[in-house]
Amino acid sequence: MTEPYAQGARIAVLLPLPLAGPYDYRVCEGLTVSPGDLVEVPLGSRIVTGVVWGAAVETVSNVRLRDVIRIRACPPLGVDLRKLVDWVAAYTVHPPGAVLKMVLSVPEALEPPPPVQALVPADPVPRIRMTSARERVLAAASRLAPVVSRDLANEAGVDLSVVDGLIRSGALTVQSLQPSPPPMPDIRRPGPILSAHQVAAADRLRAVVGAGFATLVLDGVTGSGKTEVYFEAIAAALGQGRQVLVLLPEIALGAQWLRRFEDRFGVPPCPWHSDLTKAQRRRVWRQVAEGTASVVVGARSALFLPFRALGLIVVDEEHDPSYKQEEGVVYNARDMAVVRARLAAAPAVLVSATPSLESMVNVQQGRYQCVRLPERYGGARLPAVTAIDLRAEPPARGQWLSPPLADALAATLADRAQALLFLNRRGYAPLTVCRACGHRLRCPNCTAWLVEHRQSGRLQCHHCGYQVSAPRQCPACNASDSLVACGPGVERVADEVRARFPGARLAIATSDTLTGPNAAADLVSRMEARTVDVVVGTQVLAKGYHFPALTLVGVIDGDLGLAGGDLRASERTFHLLHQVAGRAGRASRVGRVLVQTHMPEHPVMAAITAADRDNFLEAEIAARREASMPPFGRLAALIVSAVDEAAADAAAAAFARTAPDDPRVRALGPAPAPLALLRGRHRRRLLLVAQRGVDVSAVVRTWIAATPLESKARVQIDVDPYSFL
DNA sequence: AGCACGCCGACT
DNA sequence: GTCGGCGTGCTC
Repeated sequence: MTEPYAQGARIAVLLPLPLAGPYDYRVCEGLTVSPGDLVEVPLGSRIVTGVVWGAAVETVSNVRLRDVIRIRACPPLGVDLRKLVDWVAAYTVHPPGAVLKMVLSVPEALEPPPPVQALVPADPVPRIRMTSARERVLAAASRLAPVVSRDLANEAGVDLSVVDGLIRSGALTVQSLQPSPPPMPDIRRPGPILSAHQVAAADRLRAVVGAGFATLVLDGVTGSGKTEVYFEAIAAALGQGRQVLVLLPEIALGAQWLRRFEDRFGVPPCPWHSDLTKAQRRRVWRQVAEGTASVVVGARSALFLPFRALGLIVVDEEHDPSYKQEEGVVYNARDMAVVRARLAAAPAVLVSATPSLESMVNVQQGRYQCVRLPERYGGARLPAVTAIDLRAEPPARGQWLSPPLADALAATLADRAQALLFLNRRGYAPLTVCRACGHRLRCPNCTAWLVEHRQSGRLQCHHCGYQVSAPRQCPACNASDSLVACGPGVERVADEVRARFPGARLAIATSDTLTGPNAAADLVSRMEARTVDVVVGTQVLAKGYHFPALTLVGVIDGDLGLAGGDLRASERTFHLLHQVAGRAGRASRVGRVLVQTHMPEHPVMAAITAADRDNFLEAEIAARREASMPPFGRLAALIVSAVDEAAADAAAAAFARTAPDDPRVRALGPAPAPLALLRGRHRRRLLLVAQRGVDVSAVVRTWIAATPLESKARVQIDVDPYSFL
């Protein structure tokens, strides 16, 4: 059977549902379909939209076979995206339909948008009673026509009712307008002047654009001007009429990035992130599919947008752990971006000041090219990083700022400069205990302590969203006023700063306070306007910003990420501390960074204070190679879960019994998962440890197929897991 | 993912 | 006596 498929042909249609594979349908009379077409098909008692995947593969009896209903009015999915769906599904061991669901995330976009109702002045303008408001509206209308009524009313500074009145009296006529495509970036616009290093790096990036697949690591210290360098690669791809995807870890905080893009290209890019409204999402998805969206900047889910002519993928902050999606289809957007680039025969550029260990190894082994940007643009100096040994200079009891950090903060404030205090812990205190009976307040659904949030007066579970108002009495022994907060969160550190420095103007920046891009932009402008002296924040602050007057960064607990048996604990802590440190002193002022730690001799602290990234990475790489850990070996985790604890244990035991019998792999476990109870389900974990070169996806697939599972138990698969125990 | 089919508590 | 709770199972 050759494509396209005509009447009577049996075709495979992939549905955006977690089914094992595509379902077969029959092409009905008068219809011709091709692979990639979006089609409506009957499924049970409802109608769903799927994608023509190819000729039918399954042998389904003719009586069960049903007819395709119609082709939807949407550009077909390209072959590269269809291959990506299959590739991601196979690699992550998830149903292809679950991956397709991420592609078809905006069902409303599968039909053309309704035409926009726009206004133009009538010609000739009929004789009507004139008012000054009406005159302003008509003047604005002749300037802006065609224009939607909301914009017209805003422009003229009148209420919508004035505009409506003019429509009714015939002075304005309504026109149906196709929605306008996004403005085209202007690649000829003069950008900022680049340094010699930047020009050389930009030349290397430009050279690979349009020359097929390649992966480049753009490695440059914080402030070296990497963004402006990859903008030149974007310009090159746009010049060839191709689309560009830029992935960023936390788009909500990208206000400064957007400004830089606009400075270079004159127009904003198309954004893609979780804070978009339904209408914005619909518009962008459609524009990407039609090819009119030329540059998309987005969070990891933008990877599955239906680009028609992708010419370049940029992954900024490529080392960032938030590229790893941990729920639903478990995938790493950075790695899948490289796959998508390969399937689209386009280059992928991985950008970081502290490239991930995996990327460095790929450079060393010749799979990736490396482009280095050696110095800070404009010669700004890197901040000096000093460790404060908390064993030698501890804070007073119940406080969290050690004397040296408090002194530095006082000096910074006296200097009228700004300070950032970093603590990767939301809320007031991570643990609440009863002084009378020792009871600890924990989440009823998860293996986790409840975190006190004093601003909201509630105790929250950070894993399932459970919350209660803070109790006055101990729930275990009913003692009154016996509950005490243990340990610091950002709110508590902010309280301490407030108490010590009553005049300091304070801001707290966490995912609780920075909800949405507007809140983030607001904080940025307050920092830039210098109406904030001290900002206390979590890792939401670590990325991408620079505040010229910020000269002190204090890390409250440098050891926080190092506990626990996590493969990447050291690397992640190093990246995070490095990034936070990079917030200090990026303009003419010299910054300083103070890291409070109980173990200044730890390799991470030593590397951070000596600014010795390369030796640290080399030592980590050697340790991983020695232990045959990724990327020198492969891992896959199976998390078995059930509401009933015994059922979870039984299912985990079943997997242990059927563990693969292969000399190149070992199965460890089962053990209680890191959150042994999560959202009311008991979880057990098994870990597959394999030699390099083993297809762990295939091994896991075989393993699952060989393991009978009770229906109430579920398995979640995590190929290349980040968290380890 | 829906939606249907199927067995146990409070209501016209 | 039934209306309806959501637990399990199927959809080409």
